[in-house]
Amino acid sequence: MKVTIKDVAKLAGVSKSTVSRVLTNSDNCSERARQKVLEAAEKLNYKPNALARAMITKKTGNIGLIIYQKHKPILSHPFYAPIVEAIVDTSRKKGYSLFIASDQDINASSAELLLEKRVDGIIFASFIDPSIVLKYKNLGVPLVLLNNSVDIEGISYVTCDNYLGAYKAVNYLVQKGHTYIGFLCGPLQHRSYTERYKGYVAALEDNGIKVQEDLIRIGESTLSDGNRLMNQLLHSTRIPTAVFASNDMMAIGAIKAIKKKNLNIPRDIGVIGFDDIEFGTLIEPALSTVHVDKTKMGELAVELLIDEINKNTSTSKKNIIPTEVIIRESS
Amino acid sequence: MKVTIKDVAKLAGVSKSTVSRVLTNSDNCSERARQKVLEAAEKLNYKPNALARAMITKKTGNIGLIIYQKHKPILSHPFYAPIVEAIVDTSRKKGYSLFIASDQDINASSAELLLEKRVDGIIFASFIDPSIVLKYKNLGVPLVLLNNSVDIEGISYVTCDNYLGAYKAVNYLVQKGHTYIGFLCGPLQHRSYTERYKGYVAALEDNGIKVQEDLIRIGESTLSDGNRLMNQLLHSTRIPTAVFASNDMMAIGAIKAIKKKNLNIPRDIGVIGFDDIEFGTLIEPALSTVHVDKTKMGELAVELLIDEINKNTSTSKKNIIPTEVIIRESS
DNA sequence: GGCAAAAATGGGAACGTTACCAGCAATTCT
DNA sequence: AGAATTGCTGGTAACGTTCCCATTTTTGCC
Repeated sequence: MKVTIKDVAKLAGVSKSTVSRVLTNSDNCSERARQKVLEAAEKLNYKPNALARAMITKKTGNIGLIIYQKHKPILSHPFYAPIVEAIVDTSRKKGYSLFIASDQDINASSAELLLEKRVDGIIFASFIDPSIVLKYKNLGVPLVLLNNSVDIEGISYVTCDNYLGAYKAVNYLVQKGHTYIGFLCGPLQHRSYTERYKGYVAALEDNGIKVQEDLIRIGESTLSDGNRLMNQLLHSTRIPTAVFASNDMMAIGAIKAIKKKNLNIPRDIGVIGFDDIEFGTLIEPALSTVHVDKTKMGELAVELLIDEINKNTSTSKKNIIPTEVIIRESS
Repeated sequence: MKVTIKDVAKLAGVSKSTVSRVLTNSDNCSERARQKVLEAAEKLNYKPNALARAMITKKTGNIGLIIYQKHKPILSHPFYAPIVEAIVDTSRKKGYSLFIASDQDINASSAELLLEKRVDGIIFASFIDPSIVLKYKNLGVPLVLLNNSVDIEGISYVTCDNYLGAYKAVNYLVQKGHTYIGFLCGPLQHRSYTERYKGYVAALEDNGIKVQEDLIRIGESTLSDGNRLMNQLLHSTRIPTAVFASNDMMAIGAIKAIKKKNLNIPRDIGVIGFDDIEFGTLIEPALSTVHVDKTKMGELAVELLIDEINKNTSTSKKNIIPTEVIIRESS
């Protein structure tokens, strides 16, 4: 554990400069020296100390993923989990090690910590306060926003096309003859939900359908809130013939509520969700939804961050992954 | 970004030794000096360089989580995701930063990398080759095994009580009058599945029921394999009246297969799974299963690792979390 | 074989921190 | 009052690398 470059140098009979050259760049060194060094390193089971290296190169080869976590399940949330998985895989593939942290406070204290540890860059997933983004941006920290966007010039982000996805979903329901469509909406502080909200409104208006306030129910993006809000709709004077939920968890909660009322899906009420989480296919009826390529989002976030680290501005900073409606049994 | 301890010292009018003392231990320094240093640090927005600190203290405050990933979804697997979430949370609570890596090869190459980065310890989740464990153990690396155990003296691990959980589940089925009980089994290389296998066999034998080879179907621990293996059982000459699946994903696959045959659950065939993943409650019928406290497993793994790092041997090295049968609708 | 150019090498500084030790001032004790 | 103890302080040496530059060795050419 304590074998250093000096030990390798001594055994190989060269200077530590030479060892360093062989082990890093390998240019400007003789074949004879290379062999001796490699042999010695192997024999001593030498592992370079990445800390010491980072001290002088100013690159740790580490990046951070920070997920803002207001509600408990976030890493294990069926929407984020595949994204995180993709980030883990892509980081490794690109030669970076990954710190993962989740923040409960909005001040991004994990970010401070990771910055002390000198990560090369940070991915902020889910919600983040724009002022925090601006602060780090001004500090020159390479960063990428994931599933959240901010109107600050020069900030890279990856989102999916929330607006168009919602628009297409609602438009589909209208094409199917629905005119009285409920909307179970997640918290509007989160940009993705405001976009989905706008998509819902626009689709109705473009089809000449008046937007009704009491069809729109806003709550947390959880199964239980989906259930609760759907029950509200089911107990209103006029029951919608279809419901668009701004995420699948809410949609699943809604389905539970509808089935409990002994109403048939999709005959009595059609349901369509958003996110395309894995378990949407397992419930009955299988959930119609808006597909989001979560793996792609994770991959892209890492690639964008690495571009940011390398000041490679060739790639576009703003990436909006297309979304598409998937019709299964619930609509 | 480039403000160092030296800058703080200059502004505060003291030596860098004093600054270091104030910022780390804060013992043996005057109140006057402390104030000046704290003020200067604040003013300059000084952030200590954790790399330089780690160089000399030999402690990075970082730990690594390595998940062996033979099949694609692992981090986003409904069993592992809550464990990982608990590990993230607990690490932060205990003041450690967490690297997460997943390994596709069994040689644990991520471990090598993390060791170069001088993590203070490593949690190995899921399967790992005992020879790798032994190698790192001998190297003196603090490590903890999670959801896997190895018969090597002095290795800490956290598992759940696979044997007893399986035993109790099968015993329950027997008490309900079943005597011809199928078993959908995950890969036996993984220790948790061999334990569950043993529990199945023991429960039958203790009840005087002969273990029938053709009732036991071994495959991957996936939904699709659960489906496939269940179909095999459904097409055999004698169809079991109940099925025990060694994990919930297989159980859900089995339920799909049974329902497709238009058989009733639990009337025609009872099903019981293992793991208690979230979505077991959402399918129909709600899945009976063996509950595993995944959050506890994650927490304990981190705590054990930190004990290991601090050479604190007061806590038990072998932690087996109790499991309990939860009966819902499928049995 | 001599000389210039190129290639390879080694020594030391640097990265930013903490650990160690010696020194100095202030306080306490006899 | 002098000695002993205590509390603070600053200088310097680490930690293990890579970078820079000067030096040595090799190569290429006539």
